[in-house]
Amino acid sequence: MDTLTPRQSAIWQFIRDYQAEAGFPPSRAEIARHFAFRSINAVTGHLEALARKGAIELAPDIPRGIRLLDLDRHDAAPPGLPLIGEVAAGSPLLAEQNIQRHCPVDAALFRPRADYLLRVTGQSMRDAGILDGDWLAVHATREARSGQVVVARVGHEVTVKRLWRQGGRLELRAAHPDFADIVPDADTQQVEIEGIVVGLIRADVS
Amino acid sequence: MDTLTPRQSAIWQFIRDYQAEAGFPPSRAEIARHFAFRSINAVTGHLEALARKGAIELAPDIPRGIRLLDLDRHDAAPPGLPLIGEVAAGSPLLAEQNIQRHCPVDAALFRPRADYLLRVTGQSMRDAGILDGDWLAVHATREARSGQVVVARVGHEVTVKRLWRQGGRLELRAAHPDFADIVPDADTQQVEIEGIVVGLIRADVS
DNA sequence: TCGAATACTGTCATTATATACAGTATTGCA
DNA sequence: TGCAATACTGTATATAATGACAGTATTCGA
Repeated sequence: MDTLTPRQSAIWQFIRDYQAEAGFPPSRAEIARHFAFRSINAVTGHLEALARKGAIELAPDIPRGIRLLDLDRHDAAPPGLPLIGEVAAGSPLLAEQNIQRHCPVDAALFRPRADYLLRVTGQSMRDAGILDGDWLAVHATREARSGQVVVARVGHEVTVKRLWRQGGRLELRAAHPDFADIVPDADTQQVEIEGIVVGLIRADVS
Repeated sequence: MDTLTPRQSAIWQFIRDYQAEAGFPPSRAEIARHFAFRSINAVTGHLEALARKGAIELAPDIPRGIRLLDLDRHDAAPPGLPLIGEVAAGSPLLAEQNIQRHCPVDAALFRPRADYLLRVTGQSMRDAGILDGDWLAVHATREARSGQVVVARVGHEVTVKRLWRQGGRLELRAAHPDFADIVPDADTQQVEIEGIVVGLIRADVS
């Protein structure tokens, strides 16, 4: 199918929202009113374009005879949170290549809102109740307070540690006696906060 | 709400099926045609009865302005998993009184399927990565293998422990040095397995 | 520089549709 | 016995809504 123009996409989404709210599709007049069109035929044109592109189906001569298609593409993105496993060196966390699949979890389950799930490798946060194989719900932000568990990028590696600020200096501490803390030298080692951990999902408890 | 008559229920279902098929609700004429009514007003009467009983909502003067309600009764249960907090002594875990709310989590996320979420109180399973305040995804079953983390009812109390079978004898072991294991005496203390823990959700990581 | 697609405004005829009003028959309940 | 709810038929009307036709302006690729 062809790509939708921004306008067409907006109309598609309005129909979806109206449908969810009312239980039936909007009339063309209602769509026109919402977009402040003076002419209803502006809507007709868009609907015909949407039908031609396969985004909707129009039932002729039937009031509100609009059927939404292409649910997977327009439907609030793939539902759930993107699941990130191995992170390719140097690539942004949310790069397509890192997303394994989407997990049917409500982002609003966590506060603040979770943006993605990150797979934990290793036992370095064991004493914080974070085990190997767990999925961490991460809120993507650069700002983290001292004491929070964060996702950080140290050099080319992505790691999960507890953040401490000691006199203007960052410290990334593991939660396991066998693992050494990371005290990056601001000059040589580049540390970037990728997000804060706001939740955890464990799918296999053995 | 009042109960629907068989005729009303049939009409409700036809509207649901038509809606799913077409993407929009049927007109009254179409409903009449399907049920071989000679008069469209027969449908109007039924729709008014359905609206009065809370099974649908009618948008006045709007063609096909039918909104289906009561989805939970006719369709699927409330989405997500029931969330169980404090358990009233002696009551079944899934009793209404114990269900705090429903959590938008896909039951199929866990293997085997999760039936409910149970709030963890205390630190007795700390070394298994299960912390105070976590939500455990529980698969309701009476059968558990040795080594699995289970939800068990000991007397009137519900507890989460790791199950071990030692020569035909049950043992419920905590995962924290400060907590004693439970070795129930089969004669005096009644132990029932309520389910096995198949997953974990932690909503606040501090 | 031509045409096609997008993005509208404006008018009008036709029909799809809801709804009011007037009936008939049956059932169950008080 | 009477009343309300169910379950329809039949006629009529106002309007909700689609769709056809006629325009204008802009953008973008060939």
